[in-house]
Amino acid sequence: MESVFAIIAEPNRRAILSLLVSSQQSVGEIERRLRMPQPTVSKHLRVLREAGFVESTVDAQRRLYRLKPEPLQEVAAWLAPFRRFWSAHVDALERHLDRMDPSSPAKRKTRKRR
Amino acid sequence: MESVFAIIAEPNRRAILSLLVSSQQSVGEIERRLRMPQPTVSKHLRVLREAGFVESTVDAQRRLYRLKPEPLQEVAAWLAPFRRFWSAHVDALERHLDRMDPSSPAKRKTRKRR
DNA sequence: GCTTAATATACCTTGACACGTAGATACGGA
DNA sequence: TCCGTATCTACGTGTCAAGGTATATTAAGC
Repeated sequence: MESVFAIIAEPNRRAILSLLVSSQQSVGEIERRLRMPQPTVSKHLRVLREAGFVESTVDAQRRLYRLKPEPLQEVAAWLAPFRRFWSAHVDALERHLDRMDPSSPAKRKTRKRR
Repeated sequence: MESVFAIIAEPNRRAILSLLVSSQQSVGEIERRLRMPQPTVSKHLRVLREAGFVESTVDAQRRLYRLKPEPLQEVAAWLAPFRRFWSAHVDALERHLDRMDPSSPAKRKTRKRR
């Protein structure tokens, strides 16, 4: 399990990360919210912890897990050169994202230039 | 091979994408630059093409592959909420990135505020 | 048309990893 | 001390994808 990319390739792990972005959670809370068997949660948390995505503190019998920024920063760093590339394709991009997320606010004809 | 994350989990595929970010390349050029067996290149290109990361045009016997922005945009979109999270951790981040890339320019004491 | 170059595909093997089940460990309360 | 809760780990199993080797396809040039 070398790279950060392999880590976030797993859908359940991405779900856990997305859940933790709002605030720290105990294993049981993650288990309930994501409807995932407890051993599955623990195993994924272990992977995430060893890769530096999360850290935990002990609270009685529970462990509270929270995000650490560095590994995802690494992903963002890898992505950076491509951002420059696709700034030439902004329109195609926005159409794509609008399709993904219909709650987009901007009206096409009056949107900001870049 | 469902998600875009699984696609970019493969190191050779990331290498191909990074190579294509500068300009389009033929299969043979990719093969030589990345020192990768030709069937390996073709197979990864196929995966990338079917996932929409690249497209190809025919040039005589060669095929020229170039990047398409949408799938990586999707990765960037997933990453966005975390950016907000770690903006509270900017300093830790910069230390981390400096460790990754020693060619960083800014001097610690005089760097810009955010 | 035949040969060579460029690329794609088929088949096989191997290794990694995700899951489920079961059991182990640790902590707190009656 | 005994029990229940919370979490972790071990083991066995199945799946899937990456790599290697060989072969197929397609186009060019003579």
